Amino acid sequence: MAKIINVIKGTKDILPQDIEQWHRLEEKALEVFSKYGYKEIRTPIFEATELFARGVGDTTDIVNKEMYTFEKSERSLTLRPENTAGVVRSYIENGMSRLSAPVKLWYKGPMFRYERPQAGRQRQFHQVGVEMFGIKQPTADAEVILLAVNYLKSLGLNDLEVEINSLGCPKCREEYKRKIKEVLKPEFENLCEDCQNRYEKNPLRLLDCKVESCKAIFEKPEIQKVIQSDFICEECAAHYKELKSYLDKLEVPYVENKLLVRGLDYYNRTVFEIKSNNLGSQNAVCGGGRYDSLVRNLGGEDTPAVGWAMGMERLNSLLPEIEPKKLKAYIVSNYPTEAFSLAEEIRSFGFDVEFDLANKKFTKQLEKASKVAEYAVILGEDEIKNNEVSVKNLATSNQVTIKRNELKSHLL
RNA sequence: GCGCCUGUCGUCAAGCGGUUAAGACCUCGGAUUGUGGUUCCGAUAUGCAUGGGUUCGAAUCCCAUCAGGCGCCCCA
Repeated sequence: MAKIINVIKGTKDILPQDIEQWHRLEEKALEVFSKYGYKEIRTPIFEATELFARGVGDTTDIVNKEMYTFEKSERSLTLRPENTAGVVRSYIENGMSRLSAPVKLWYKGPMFRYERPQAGRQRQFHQVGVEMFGIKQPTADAEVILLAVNYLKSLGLNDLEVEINSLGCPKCREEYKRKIKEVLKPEFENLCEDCQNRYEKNPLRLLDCKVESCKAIFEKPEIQKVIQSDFICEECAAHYKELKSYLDKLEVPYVENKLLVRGLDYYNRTVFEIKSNNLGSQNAVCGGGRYDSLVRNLGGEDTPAVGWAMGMERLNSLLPEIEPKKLKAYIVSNYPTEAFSLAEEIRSFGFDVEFDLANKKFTKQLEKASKVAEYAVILGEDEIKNNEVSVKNLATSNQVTIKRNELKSHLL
């Protein structure tokens, strides 16, 4: 036998027995997002590398070490590691800024990141997400969070924790970074290697370091004072406060987490995550926030925006297994020609039906029927002669013989 | 990219240096030539992720590679 070829590390087949879960995620997305006026958009799976370098940010891990990049015709192309940059590119390119704001878009599809696979983390994974353009008021942030929570509820996931934070605007954030660096300066030598790197590159990400010695440093009162201080400017604070008031009135439960810092460079003001305790260490199902400068950075007009993405594999692992759907009927017959036309007739009624293409023995066919179908429709010599069928309810064992033209109403 | 753990049939597994490589489920066939889901019989790994090594002898010990899991990093 020839050598078998395996799936690539970090990728997975989505098998027929799991597909109904995926359909459910996708159907609910369409249903729930439509209620809020979101339209689906599908952007290409690969884009110019520069889009992600400029969009996601070249200090991020995603861009620095996790992208699948390749050359073709002297162009550098990259498999999308996330979809916000692509959607923004499309928004600009297709002149959507001329549409009446807000422009509300949603997407689903595969993303690619070169990371070490583990539970809840694959190299090809799927996200479903929304992006809203053109509204700077915190009503947009609130709607987007509400939408996320309601989507999760529609899937039966009620007990997830929403965490929110405000990163401020570029101006107040710079000030905050400066203060953090200042207060940590005497401790610089005691920080772990990663934190020493982050000190220059992205001081905000120092804060949720998991290394015990760093944690201990951050516990010091003078450092806590800076971390806990409300560094954000008045405008940003008002924006954040208004968002919280909407969430309160909408009875969306949330907790504030001052250490919540999304790893993508484009976020400002509102950031949020939705977490589960049942996912192991990769515990975030949803992450998002506001990105008011991204559209401009990618060459569009100054346009405020908010959005989020959810990991569909992670959602699936939280959902209960779905029983596989049974066929409406399975035809039991040793007359293939007759079975073919009967099957077509039942399909024309709108029902799922199969029969035994291998024409096995009657008992085998009935056994198969009992496993896969609600009804066995028996078509033997007598039935054919009399233009009848016998219909057996496989759950109750009740069987009746009826005229062919009564079959549709009987199955209904 | 780093650290630790794991890898036996389609699936779940026993075996821990000498066995004919248990067992269960699934699948297929038969008991049962038009009445299933129960039951009973039978079939299915010259093979133990892959490649080397140690040994008289390896699924069992060692090394490498590949894959999976957990943690770190980061993120959905």
